[in-house]
Amino acid sequence: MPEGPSIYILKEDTQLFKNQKVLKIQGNTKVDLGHLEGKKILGLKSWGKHFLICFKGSFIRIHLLMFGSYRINERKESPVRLSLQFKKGELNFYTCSVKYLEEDVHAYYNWSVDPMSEEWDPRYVYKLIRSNPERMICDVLMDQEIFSGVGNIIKNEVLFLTRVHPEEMVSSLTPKKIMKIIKVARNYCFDFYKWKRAFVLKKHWLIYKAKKCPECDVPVSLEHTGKGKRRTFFCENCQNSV
DNA sequence: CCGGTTGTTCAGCG
DNA sequence: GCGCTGAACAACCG
Repeated sequence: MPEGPSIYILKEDTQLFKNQKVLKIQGNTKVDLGHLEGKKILGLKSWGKHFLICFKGSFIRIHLLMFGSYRINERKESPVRLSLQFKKGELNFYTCSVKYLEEDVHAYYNWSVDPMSEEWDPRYVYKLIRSNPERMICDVLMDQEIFSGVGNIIKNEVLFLTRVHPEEMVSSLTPKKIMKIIKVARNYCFDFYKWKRAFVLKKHWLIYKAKKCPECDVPVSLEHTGKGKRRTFFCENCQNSV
């Protein structure tokens, strides 16, 4: 489920709980949240892959990791990790990471690295990338402090769309190419969002899980690239920016 | 039916 | 203290 655009959808679909009082909190999370019963939710936000339920001076951070899921006004069979019940409706999370932070959410997160945020700042992201010359671009794209919300699928697609080899070092990319990657990453996040909403995401994958390059028909390479050793599908022929 | 993974954190080790 | 590795988490798809 969970790359940034999926969490963005979660945020949008839970806005009905904004300004609602939490009547009951349940679930098998080890985090003690009982004191939040009776408190009003001031906002439901996302930062990359983080989903944030905001109260006065504090917030709950949900991360769905690889297998997390949620239900709005529905339940699953499996044990609920965190359940928030309201006068009308409920919000349930399964197999996710739950944290509670007594901080102001805006002091905690920098939204200028979230491509789906109105505060996203491409020039700031550009500077961050340039300050990592000795890293491979495939790792930088997955760095949540630089591209918050970009996951392995988005990484693969952005590298293909920009024709950049995943193992290319930042230091050998031109300023123009870096800016291209930044812009395409944001644009692809919104495409991902749009296709996910329409349940047509998979058919738009160009390189991820592809057998042959859609551009030149050469067999797609699959390697575990970079420090992250995450799987990367790419075309040796087209992604030759070196 | 089994193998692999759209992700992160942390223990353990050299 | 460091970087690196692998485990743990545990559900769904093909």
